[in-house]
Amino acid sequence: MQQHEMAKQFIAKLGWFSPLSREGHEVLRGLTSARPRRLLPGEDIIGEGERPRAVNILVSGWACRCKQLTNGRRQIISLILPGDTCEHVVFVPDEMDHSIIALSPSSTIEMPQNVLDILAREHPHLALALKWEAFVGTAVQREWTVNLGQRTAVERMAHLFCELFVRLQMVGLAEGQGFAMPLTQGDLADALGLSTVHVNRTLQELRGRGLLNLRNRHLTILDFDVLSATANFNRAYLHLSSRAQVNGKAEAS
Amino acid sequence: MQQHEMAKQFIAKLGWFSPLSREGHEVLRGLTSARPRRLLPGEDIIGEGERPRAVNILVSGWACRCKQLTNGRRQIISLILPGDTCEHVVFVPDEMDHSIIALSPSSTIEMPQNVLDILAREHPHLALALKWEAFVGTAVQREWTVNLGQRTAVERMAHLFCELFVRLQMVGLAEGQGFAMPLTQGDLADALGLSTVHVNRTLQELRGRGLLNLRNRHLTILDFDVLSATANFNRAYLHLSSRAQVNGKAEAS
DNA sequence: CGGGATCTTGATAAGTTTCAATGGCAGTGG
DNA sequence: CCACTGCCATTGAAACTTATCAAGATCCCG
Repeated sequence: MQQHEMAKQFIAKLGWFSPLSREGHEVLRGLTSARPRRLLPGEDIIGEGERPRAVNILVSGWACRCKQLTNGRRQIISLILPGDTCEHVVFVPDEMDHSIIALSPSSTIEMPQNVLDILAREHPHLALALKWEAFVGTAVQREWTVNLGQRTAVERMAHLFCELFVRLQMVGLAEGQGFAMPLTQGDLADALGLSTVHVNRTLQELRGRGLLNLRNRHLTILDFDVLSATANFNRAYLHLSSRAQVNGKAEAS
Repeated sequence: MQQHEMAKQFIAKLGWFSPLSREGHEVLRGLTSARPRRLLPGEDIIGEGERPRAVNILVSGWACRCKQLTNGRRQIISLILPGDTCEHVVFVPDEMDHSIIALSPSSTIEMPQNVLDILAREHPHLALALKWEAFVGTAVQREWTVNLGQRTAVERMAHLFCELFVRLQMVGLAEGQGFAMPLTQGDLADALGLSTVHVNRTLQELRGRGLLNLRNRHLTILDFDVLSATANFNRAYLHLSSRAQVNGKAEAS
């Protein structure tokens, strides 16, 4: 990956808030041309209790926000995809109350606090796009709450896959009707609040209904319409409708 | 309630981020002395699809963030207590993707966008406190995700009550070992992702263990230590300790 | 080729929901 | 004052979804 291609997904994502000027592109490229940090699956990007000194941007691989319970169980609170920021941009806490862990081989780059300050002062438009990104993160978190609270295993999994598909489309990482999905069934279980065994069976159910296919870490969505109807999926919570409809790219369904 | 007492809980809550100066107090009082809007249980503070034009602050009563599913079920995404802001302060979306509903007779006041701008420019310390408030909101949302995903009915309910107790203590609305709790068992069910029937039985279980008592819309916690151990409750996610740490840095009053 | 993680399957158990019925309590209007 | 209504809490029984346990199959990597 070229140096200036490093934060491709990050730049693409911010562009969904509103089209970036050429200057905006260049500012972001400059800010994100740092040398990336490489992580192996299971490695902490930042651990619970640490104090973040910069905002990490995931540039490749998948990661998760994750909370470990004392009884050994863990919940994946949210999935972090290429182009997503790992910490919240608007308010940096004293101490992380959860950890952020790489789920596949990944790389991150850092955006130091002072860079954010400069951005806020000199490029209010980009700063607003960053706030939008953080806001969408909270909206996704709310939808996960609904998912875990109200939906059955089949609906939950269908909903997750719909969300991932749309989010990956945003940053150009969907391939036709599917995407590369590095999660194990155990990871899915931790994200969906199910047991591994039940994830396996739910997956079979969805396969059996002819809605999708998961092989070799690649998910193919065979019928997005039925899948999203099953899940009661409504992309409004991702707050990208203004452009999503115009752009054509995301109109595949 | 006196006019200047209106936003008592709101001011108390911001004070947990770091002690407010006398001037800070006065600025907030001035900004929040507006005439309150009164709501009955079930009334929308702001509905799904609406565009918020100001930030609402709940000054009395309880409300909830809530998402209705097409199959008739609903999930209470978060509970809003006196002193909490209803919308996100840092980024105001085009359209609400959920609604905010009063659960008991309530009142709100509005903080218009331009007031927030003034605050950000002229009172950075207060603006930071507001960002902290929003950040704690996201942390609570994450914890609810864990609650719904990983905990049993008993643990979930215990956890919710622990959280509510601490949050109400923050704003001076806990009374000894308990608090006034206007939620019906149906509301609790929607918040905990359980059926009403099971909420009833879970409540009996907790009562039977001698951990709490719920009568006449008043919850008494008989053994907070055991209750929070049952729930695996750890208040770190409420980020209240900021006060102690910021204390040296911003010696204001 | 071996070994560890991952996926799959079956049987059983547990937790939770659903349905249906009952009782209490408060407000309302005749 | 009393019936009537509506909402809320409670109970029992049966059904269903999901978890747990245990074993085997498969895959991948060194």
